[in-house]
Amino acid sequence: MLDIKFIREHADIVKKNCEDRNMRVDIDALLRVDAARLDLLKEVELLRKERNEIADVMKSASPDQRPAFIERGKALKESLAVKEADLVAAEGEWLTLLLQVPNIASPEAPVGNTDEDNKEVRRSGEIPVIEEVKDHVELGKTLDILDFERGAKVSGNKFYYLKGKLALLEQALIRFALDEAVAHGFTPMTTPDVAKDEMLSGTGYTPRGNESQIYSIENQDISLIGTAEITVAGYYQGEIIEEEKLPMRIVGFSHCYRTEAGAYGRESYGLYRVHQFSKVELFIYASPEQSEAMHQELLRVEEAIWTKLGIPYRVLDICTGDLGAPYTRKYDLEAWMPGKSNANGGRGEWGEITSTSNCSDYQARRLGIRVKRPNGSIEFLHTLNGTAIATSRGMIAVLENGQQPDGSIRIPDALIPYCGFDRIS
RNA sequence: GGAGAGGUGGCAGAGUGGUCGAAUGCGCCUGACUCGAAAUCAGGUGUCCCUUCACAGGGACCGUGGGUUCGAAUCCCACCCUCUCCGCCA
Repeated sequence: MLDIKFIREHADIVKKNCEDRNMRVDIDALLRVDAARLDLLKEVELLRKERNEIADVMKSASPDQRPAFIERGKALKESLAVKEADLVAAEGEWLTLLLQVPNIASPEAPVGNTDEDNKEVRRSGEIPVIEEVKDHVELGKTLDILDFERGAKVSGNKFYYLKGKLALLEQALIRFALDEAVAHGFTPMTTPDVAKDEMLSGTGYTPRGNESQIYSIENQDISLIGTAEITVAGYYQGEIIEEEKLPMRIVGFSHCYRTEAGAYGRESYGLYRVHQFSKVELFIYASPEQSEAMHQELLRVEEAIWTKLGIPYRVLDICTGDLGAPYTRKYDLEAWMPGKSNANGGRGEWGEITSTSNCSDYQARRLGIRVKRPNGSIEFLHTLNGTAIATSRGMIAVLENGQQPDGSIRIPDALIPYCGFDRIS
């Protein structure tokens, strides 16, 4: 969330930002509720002050003075109860509105609302020339390494089994990504696959409700995580970190669960959009001064990983309309997926494989994570995240780019030591 | 899952209805002493919110949330977490 003081003082900026991001949030309503809330707060505090004064006088009151003070205290208690209830209601309304306000987009981020508004920054690698392209679902079926039918039978639509060498390839991708991240100075961390709803909303996710993409657990305030960003960000929830420890680079591993409600069709074919996958996630806690450089660093690490895998990709600077509420700026890596739209008879396409975002202090303010400066001052720090590898989409890229005329799959050189084989046939 | 004990400031640890935002010790900061350090002495040392240009003033916080009371760290209830023992188990 944003600092309410910032919203009060820069309502015009906040409104313009909502427009750029194509988000409708009633800032004027928020400001009205905020003013009403402050009025109530002052009233309540005044009543409490009187109450405290009477309690203080009571300490030394003579027996014949006491009844009068007690009566006054009782009256105060009643009016205080009424005002406090009003205040709680006002604060609830206030917070609901405040949490809807998105982070301020970086002025560098391209303004716009459609995919065409995303700015392609650069491309890397050669798009392979493949005759008779097969998509990863077909390849997986033919090689008997990927089974959606049994996944659907046992767990439901969009669940899958990895078999044989593909099961090993997944583990290889995970370990390769971890090793790369560690080599770049990241501390590995295996996190829980569930988190309290408080951590979900603290990171900017919506754990419950109609448009939620999260599997929540019945009768408990915990949910399956959609990304280790949630558990890694939650790690320091409510804590104060010494500045000399920043930046803190963490690489988290977890399984990820997403309901993908309402997502069907071409954009969810095969492994591209599934309910469960594994992900190696980069995360950085940074000081405000460091965060922009750290964002570039995350992008470099991502590119290093995909370059080493020999997968052609392009880098997109994501436009304001697609940023996602917590983020000031976001870069996606899209890999070339030769068979991505093959199911519809099309040719290859770019498909998102990583995403790195700068949250500035948006998550930190919600989660209460702060930095203590050497001079003793305390302020919210910055959080950033980026995908190293999401296995499902990573496997699409490896399988489809590695397909050979004989129907086998060539394994990228960087992965061979991790797989123990150089080909799936 | 069952039984018991406990959750207080950076840490340790007092406090069982008002004099407690909280003793004491350690740690940390500042000053004195010293060539410097140690030791010693003096002072200071939580977070958040509101009002204020500032000085300052006010409010909240003793695991969390309710309740009792004129008044709660202190009493009552629920929940969470930790520890010990038992059970169960990868």
